Amino acid sequence: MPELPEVETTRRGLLPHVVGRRVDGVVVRDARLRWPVPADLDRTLRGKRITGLRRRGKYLVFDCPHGHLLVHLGMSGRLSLVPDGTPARRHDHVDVQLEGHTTLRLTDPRRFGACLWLEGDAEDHALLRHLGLEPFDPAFDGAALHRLSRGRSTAIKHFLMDARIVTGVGNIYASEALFHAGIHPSRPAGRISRARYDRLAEAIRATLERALAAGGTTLRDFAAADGSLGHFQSQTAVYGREGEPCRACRAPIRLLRQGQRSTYYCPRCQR
DNA sequence: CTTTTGACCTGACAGC
DNA sequence: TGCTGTCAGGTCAAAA
Repeated sequence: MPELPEVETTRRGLLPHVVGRRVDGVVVRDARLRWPVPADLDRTLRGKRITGLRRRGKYLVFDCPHGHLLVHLGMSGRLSLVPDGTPARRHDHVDVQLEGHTTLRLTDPRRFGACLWLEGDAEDHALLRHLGLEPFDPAFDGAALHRLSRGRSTAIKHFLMDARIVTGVGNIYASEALFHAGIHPSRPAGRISRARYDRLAEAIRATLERALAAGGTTLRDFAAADGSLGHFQSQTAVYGREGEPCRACRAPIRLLRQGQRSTYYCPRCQR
């Protein structure tokens, strides 16, 4: 499900309701996520106050004294705020009960997501340490992409989805950004010029910004913390538009399989 | 080191 | 009404 715009939309929705609040308790109904949810999470979090909520790539980091609650939404995860006592449905795996009769609820049908406690400094943890550039960080630009891609034969689409290079760009926004930059998704990353990377870096930022303004993309189950749906899916240039005319040149949009993932592109606009 | 492949898991949908 | 196959916002580990 969630790429940067969906995770950031979730963060913004939660922010005013969780930061400064104390945790009254944690209920783990199913610990079998990507990694087991710690059995002692209730003991760890109970009584602690959430002092901040940050995003690093597609991870949400709930800052607490002495550590951090790390949440990843995987493919189908979602966080919502519900009144205490709201009956749990089939895939509601973790509840964090907050002071003020509100429960932060993690729902994740496919269970590819994660909910972990990180002791100490979050950035030092193995899951965050090797993450690449944040698209909205000033350090993320064409020069950086150009430098990191030298000698790489991997397709640019795959390169963009590598979190060790740049974080937050997943299957939808990689296709979209490449369209806006006019780059063919199969082109080897190492054989793209500095000038074209300048354009690509800008296209990535612009695409993510527009998706953010739309509240993200709701393909099937994404919703913000308050339940509202994203609507970027109605304004994609190429994603999900196989056979439909390119919005720029009217050529039919094509579908390509790269690895196990679908890539959409315009055969005329992207070279 | 890079690249490729398979694995994890459930639900929705198409086709027979 | 099944059943089977394919696909879906991710990313890690192992093999080549």
